[in-house]
Amino acid sequence: MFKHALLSAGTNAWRSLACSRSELRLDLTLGCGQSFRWRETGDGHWTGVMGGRVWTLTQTDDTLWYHTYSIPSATGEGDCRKRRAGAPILESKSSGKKVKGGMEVKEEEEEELLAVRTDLDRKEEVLLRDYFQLDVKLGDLYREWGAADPHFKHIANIFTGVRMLRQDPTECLFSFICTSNNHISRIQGMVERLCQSLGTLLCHLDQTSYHDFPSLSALADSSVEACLRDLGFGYRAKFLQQSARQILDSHGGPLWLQGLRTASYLQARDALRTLPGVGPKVADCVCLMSLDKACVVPVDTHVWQIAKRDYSCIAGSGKKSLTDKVHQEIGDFFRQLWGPYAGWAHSVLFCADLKKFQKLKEMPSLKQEEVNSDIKAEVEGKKTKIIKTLR
DNA sequence: ACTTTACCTTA
DNA sequence: AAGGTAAAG
Repeated sequence: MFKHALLSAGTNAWRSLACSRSELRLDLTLGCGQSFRWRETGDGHWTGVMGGRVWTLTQTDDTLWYHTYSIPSATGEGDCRKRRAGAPILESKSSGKKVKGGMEVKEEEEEELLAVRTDLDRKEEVLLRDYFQLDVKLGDLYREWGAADPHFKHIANIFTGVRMLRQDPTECLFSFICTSNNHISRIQGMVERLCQSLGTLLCHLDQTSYHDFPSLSALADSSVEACLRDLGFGYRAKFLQQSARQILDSHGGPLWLQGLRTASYLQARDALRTLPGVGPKVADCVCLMSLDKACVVPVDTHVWQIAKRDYSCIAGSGKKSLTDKVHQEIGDFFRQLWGPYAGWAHSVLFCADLKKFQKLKEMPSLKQEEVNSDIKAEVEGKKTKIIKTLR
């Protein structure tokens, strides 16, 4: 039986990317309710499914480490990845050179294997860089947001590295249909059960099974509503099945969703809102988190509170509920404040307001360092004073 | 354009 | 009530 990978067992089975904690914090980015598919499976180790593979991620000061698990598959696509089990293939290749004659064929095979390996490795690195959008320099954005917004600057000292994921549009859409009138812990359970019952099994790790997110056709089947009601989805069961059906029947399939990446924000939002269970909030989340609309600020009751409490934003202050107009006004307010990546900035504040991260505000490591360096400076000052008086 | 009500569960 | 949406008034 396979286990979740641990970096402390040695770096052999891992690959890495240069990436500082100010550019990415796994705990915050993966735990703030953008994706509902990641779990902390070991200290600082996060395991989840992305791009049809199972990943474990962890980080040290300047490095992002990743491990993928080989997936038994009929197509054979996954199985040539047993490479990680033994010694690095580079080594066995050089030792193979000593052998003469009949071994040349084997060497060729190994070269081929090596080629396959580097090809897959490249693919995985590309996948990961794309998922975390690592080409976007978060440090630069934080500086810009902080310069424009003192409250952001204050929060940003503690909540560094909160980054927008670039999720699969299908997964993002159907996950967020589940979020209405709901809380994160229940949503996580629902999405997990959704994948478990309708998604392809990928592998088992320490008695946990990992499944891919269900395909549109799996979600569209007429048996799905009853199935999901049994799994505790409530009234959302019908929305999920109907939205999948509608995308297949009247839009031709997943390419339609993908295609919204190149559409304008308003086009994409309005297209999504034709689906059952998709209102302004869910449509905005899908636009921001999977359709490359970085300026979108999804406005929920929570963000409305933040706008009123921390920004004295008067938009919709006379209103009882979030009307379309208030959504618009609050979104515009934050866009004006933060600029074209306003949606990314919003996720930092959203994250900082989550109950589960409140403890970070009390004894934050970074602030502690600041205090320590202040004390050090003070001590240094006293030392020189004392030295002076002694003379 | 805006408010109200019902909708499924679970905490 | 919880990170809403749809339908009716």
